[in-house]
Amino acid sequence: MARQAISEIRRGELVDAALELIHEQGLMNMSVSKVSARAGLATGMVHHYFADKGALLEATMRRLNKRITAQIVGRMRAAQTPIERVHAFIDGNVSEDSFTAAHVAAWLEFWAQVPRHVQLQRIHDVVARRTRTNLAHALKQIIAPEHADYIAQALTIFVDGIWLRAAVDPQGVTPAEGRRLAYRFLEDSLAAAKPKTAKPNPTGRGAK
Amino acid sequence: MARQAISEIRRGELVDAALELIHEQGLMNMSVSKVSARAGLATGMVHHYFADKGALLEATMRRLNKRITAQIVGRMRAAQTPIERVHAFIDGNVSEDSFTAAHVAAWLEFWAQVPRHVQLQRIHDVVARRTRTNLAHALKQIIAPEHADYIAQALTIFVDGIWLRAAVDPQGVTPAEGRRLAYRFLEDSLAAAKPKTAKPNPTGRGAK
Amino acid sequence: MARQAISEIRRGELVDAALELIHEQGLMNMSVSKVSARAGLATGMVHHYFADKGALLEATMRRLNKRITAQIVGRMRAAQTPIERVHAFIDGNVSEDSFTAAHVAAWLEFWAQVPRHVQLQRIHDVVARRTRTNLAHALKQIIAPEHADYIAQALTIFVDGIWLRAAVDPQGVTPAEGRRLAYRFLEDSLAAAKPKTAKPNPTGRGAK
Amino acid sequence: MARQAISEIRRGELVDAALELIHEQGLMNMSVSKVSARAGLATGMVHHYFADKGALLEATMRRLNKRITAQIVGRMRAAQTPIERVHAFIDGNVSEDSFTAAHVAAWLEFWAQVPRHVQLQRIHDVVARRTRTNLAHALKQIIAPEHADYIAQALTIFVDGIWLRAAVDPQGVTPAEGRRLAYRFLEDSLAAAKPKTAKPNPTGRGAK
DNA sequence: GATGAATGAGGGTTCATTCAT
DNA sequence: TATGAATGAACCCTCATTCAT
Repeated sequence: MARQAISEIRRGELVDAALELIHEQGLMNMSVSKVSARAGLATGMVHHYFADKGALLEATMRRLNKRITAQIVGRMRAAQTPIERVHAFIDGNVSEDSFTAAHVAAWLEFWAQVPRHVQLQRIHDVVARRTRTNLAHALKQIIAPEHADYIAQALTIFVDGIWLRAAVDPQGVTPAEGRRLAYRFLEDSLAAAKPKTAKPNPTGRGAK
Repeated sequence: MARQAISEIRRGELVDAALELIHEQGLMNMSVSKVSARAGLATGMVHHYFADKGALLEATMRRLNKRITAQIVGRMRAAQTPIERVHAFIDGNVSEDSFTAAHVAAWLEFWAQVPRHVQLQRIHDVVARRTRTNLAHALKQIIAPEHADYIAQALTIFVDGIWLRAAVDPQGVTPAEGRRLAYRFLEDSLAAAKPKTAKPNPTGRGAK
Repeated sequence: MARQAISEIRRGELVDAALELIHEQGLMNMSVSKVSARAGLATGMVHHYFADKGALLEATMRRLNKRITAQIVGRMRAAQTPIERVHAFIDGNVSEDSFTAAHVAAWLEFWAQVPRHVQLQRIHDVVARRTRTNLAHALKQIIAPEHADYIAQALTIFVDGIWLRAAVDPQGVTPAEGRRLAYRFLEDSLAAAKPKTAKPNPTGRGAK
Repeated sequence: MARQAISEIRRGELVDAALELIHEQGLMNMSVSKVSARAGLATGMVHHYFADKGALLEATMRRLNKRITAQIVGRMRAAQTPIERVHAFIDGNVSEDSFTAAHVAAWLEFWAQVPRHVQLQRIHDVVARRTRTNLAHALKQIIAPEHADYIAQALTIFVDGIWLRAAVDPQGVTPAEGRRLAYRFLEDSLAAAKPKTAKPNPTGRGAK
């Protein structure tokens, strides 16, 4: 077990080093030797633990992804009512923890690679689909399905837009501002979706 | 002038070649020699017309930027009423012409570089600010200023989100879908902004 | 002894793996790690059983050598008459068993290294000398010594030529064709060596 | 023209450097950087003039091949009679000029690579086929076709065997010895091919 | 006996850039 | 204006070898 552990530890260290470098210097200037140096290892170690530079990048994207979604999933699970679940989605996406300059910039780098790398596409798709499904599921307990699907799609797009804005202009959008924008967007959309009808289950309690 | 013309022609050819390569292989794999080869010129020509690789990239981003905003600016200028101007913003951003896979992907590549390159930041800021100002100006003729500023910000963010979605999942969002989403978003936001009040200047005529 | 047996078994497995790899990928692309992987062992095992890569190669050449000469020596020992012994030399060299594409190609790889490696030279010389001595000894019981020496030398050269041809163009020479060529060569040489004289000992019986 | 010349000059220098290194250290230890250093150029120059390490090796084999066959072809062209042409084949193959330790050793290195490299196969095949055709053509003017084909094949094999012997044991076969062996082989074969018949054109004169 | 983590040099190749022509 | 020869550093990756476990 100690034997297996060392692999995982080293892999983790390398992935962390890669993440740091991508944030600091950009994916373009990240190199295998820089990663090993940053991790305090010899040049060859990256290829001892990863088949490829691509494999390292894949693992790095996966970890970045896990860090970000952990916030979202955790909050959504903790939520009691459907509307709280939707709020948890926003809060998780634009939380102080995950909405870091480093995270956002690194994530943008990966986004830019997705169109040309099937493996990254797959990773991205899995997360995107699951998130949107969860969101739509929560929304369907509040409003009509067709509206729910639209809002789920629009809200994810809007949140992505916030991430993008934050990446391109780090001083442009603080987490608090981001959340405020998303909340208003959600309120307006919900208001338009159920103009004057009585809410069937205003509190959302009782819904699984 | 004929002398200068040749310079401009060559510069244009190199920038076009760079754009093609960025779309096809990514910014990461674009190289000076590939660009010159694609443009049908010798290796040294890039440095004859550009100070260095960075200058070429800057010019390339500028051209990409011009191509995209030309659509938007043109349509917004042609619009007669404020609301048409807002629609023109959406249509121009998500038009069949500018909303190409090539454009979107290349643009995303540049977005990812912005955080680390002051020069690119400046280029991006100029465009972003001008666009948002135009949009806010038009909106202020329809609704109250505080709402107008929010919607201008939110709409640009939303449109960016659509671009991002299109870049990451090319089959995910067609231009038509993108426009439909943006229109609905606009309608909902406007509806929330002026709930029951009579519009002060419904046609927008008279506004510059 | 059981302890030693395991050593020998492992050594044999490594040498076999080396032979396979040399045949498949060439000596140039054979590496210690590939050998250990092919043998199903850990990287370090090669250096546990062999001083270094050179020692492994030496052992590999020795084994290849043994496999090939086993055919020849066995057949020559079984032969009853001198001329049968000469035939056995040809048959053993170009037998269906030893004249394999794998054997021939690997052997050629080693031949190419011989000029620069004293150790390999020694191994090669021992075998070459013994074979040629055996052959000359048998021939001297058929024809005059000076002719016998020539034919022994020429026949070994010719057989080497056949091996070379087979290595370079695997479809070029089948074992059967190779034997036919060698037999004809032998006949012509013998005919030229004893033009019209009565053979001193036509059957070769009585010769040790 | 001067421009084009420099390419050819450099290419030639690199190929020469490669040949030297292959002779001295073996194909296994020849590296691109060693070649450029030996040629007095920077590391990258090899890839400026050759697509690949493979392309360099291909050009190297081609040049080695040309050097060797130049001797043979020149002598065969100068020969007046068919039998002289056959002798020219032997003399050219085992001449003091081409039958150098360096040539022989380098050639053997390439032979060993042929089985795994299609491009080298092609180069080898072209030469081998042409040589043997020329030889058979000359022989057919002396003896019956079926014998001519056999002797052409056997003689090329025998000469290859001599080369191989020379490569593996440089002190083993001098050019003079090699020629003597080949001549005797030829004589014996011819004698066996036309035992007692009158030669149709004993001098070979008049044959083109 | 056996593992595989670790090293650092060297492999082939591409790179941005300079400069003589 | 235009060429492409030349450089040397850096790229990703594989190597033989050592050694703690």
